[in-house]
Amino acid sequence: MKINTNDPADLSAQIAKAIRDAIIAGQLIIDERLPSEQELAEQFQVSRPTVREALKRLAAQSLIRTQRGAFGGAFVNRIQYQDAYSQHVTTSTLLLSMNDVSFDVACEARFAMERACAHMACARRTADHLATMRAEIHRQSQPGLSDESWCASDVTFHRAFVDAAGNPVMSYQLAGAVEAMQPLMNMITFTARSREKIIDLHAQIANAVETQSPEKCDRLLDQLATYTSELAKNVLIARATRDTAR
Amino acid sequence: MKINTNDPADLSAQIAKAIRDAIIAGQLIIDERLPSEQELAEQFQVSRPTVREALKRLAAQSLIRTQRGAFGGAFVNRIQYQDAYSQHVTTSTLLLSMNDVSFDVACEARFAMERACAHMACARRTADHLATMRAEIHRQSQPGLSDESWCASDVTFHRAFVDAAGNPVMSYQLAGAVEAMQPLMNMITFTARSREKIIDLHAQIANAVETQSPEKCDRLLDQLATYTSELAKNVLIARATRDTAR
DNA sequence: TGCTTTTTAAATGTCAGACTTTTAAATGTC
DNA sequence: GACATTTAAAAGTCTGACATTTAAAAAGCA
Repeated sequence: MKINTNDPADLSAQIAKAIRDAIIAGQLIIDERLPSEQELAEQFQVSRPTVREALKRLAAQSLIRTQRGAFGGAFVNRIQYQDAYSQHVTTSTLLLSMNDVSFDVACEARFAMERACAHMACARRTADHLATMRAEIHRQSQPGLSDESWCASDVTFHRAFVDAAGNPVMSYQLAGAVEAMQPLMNMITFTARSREKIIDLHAQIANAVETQSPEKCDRLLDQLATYTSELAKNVLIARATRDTAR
Repeated sequence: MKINTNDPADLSAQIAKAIRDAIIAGQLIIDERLPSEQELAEQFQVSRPTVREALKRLAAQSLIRTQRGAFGGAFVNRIQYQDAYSQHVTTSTLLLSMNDVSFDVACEARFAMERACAHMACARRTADHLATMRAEIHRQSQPGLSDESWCASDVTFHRAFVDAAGNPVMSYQLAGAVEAMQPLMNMITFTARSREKIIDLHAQIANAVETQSPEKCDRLLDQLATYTSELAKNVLIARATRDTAR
């Protein structure tokens, strides 16, 4: 594990890269303890603060965890689904919001991926998944629900659907597509009428999952995708019209 | 932007969280310059090294970039597809390799998501995408190709297929599923016979994309998924038999 | 004036050394 | 043997300094 003296990057970045590469290559295994900060500083011929900056970079990626006290130190971390999940959601959300990705592109990707879950979800759904979906549908039909709560409930519903597929890798990958859409969805004002229509589709999807009808499920998701796109388009048109009139 | 004095976490982690939250909430906009390290240290009432550790955490997530020199500093970074992409691949790869996810589960997720690209890829593929796919098929048919190169070429082929869908959000989300499989694929020894079968399927997929036959494409991907799963199962059985005999 | 060169000041990057706090093992005591 | 105390190792934090980079400002010059 060495650093390249010709690399123009910061020392801490180089050291982080060296350790990261060692972890990825399997040279450092899970729960293995790295040398102490002092020892790393000597190995890499840098000061302790520099080593610490490198370790913080790795900690930010959940690649290591640190423990204080005697026999403490930095340990190679087993990445948990939850850590990876929240990282993925954060990155995806920022990627969408910072690069003015069009609503249509994000929406298309999201529903295409959700439709990929249809067969698996119908085949493997448990009572728990169905219960969560029904509960969210019920929440969505409450009068006076704020737009924000509405969107949050929408995400929970779709997450339950994706989880019903019973494939954790799928759930993890889909998380970025489903949850990252939330800020974009929040830009839409859902009228009572549009909510009603969506709730109806949600209910039909829940039914299709329950009766294990993947084709119907797929068709309904397609309808939901189309309808959501339509809604967004109308919002954009309304906004453009208002801006022009102003 | 304040830190919670009751939080048991490191100061640098708390500061990083405070700044990260401000970025996510849109209180700090793209290319906006953060206060200097000295100023941040005063604001948060901590020392400069502590602030620096916080900034390194954010830099590791590509949330900020730093520039040296006069009028330099830390700037809110627009997350680029490429940065997000490589982060996603790294995390996904480690998530799979560190949590002994079964080959079947990862494989199922990957091909289910790829099949979600079929329609879009057939509709939007350009000559470039087709050319890349054909080139990789050609590379795959070269005799004496190492298993590692074979897998790398496989990934390139499938990436071209996914990119053909013409939806960058899709490409980004799929990256984790396709590229993260590589280490798992590397555990399989591909015989000449199995390579031939896969190359044939690849060629048929390329043809289906070219002739814009999404149903055929979908069916072929399903076959490829099944065949890949079969291969892995046989490898595992062979390994188990060998281990028992030993 | 308009261009080039030099200076300068503001930042980050790095270092050395000290002190604080946490933690678990080792030791001592009943 | 069970509990309390000591101890040492390691991360966490702070102070202050110096090095390096960089772009703006100043100076020099044609």
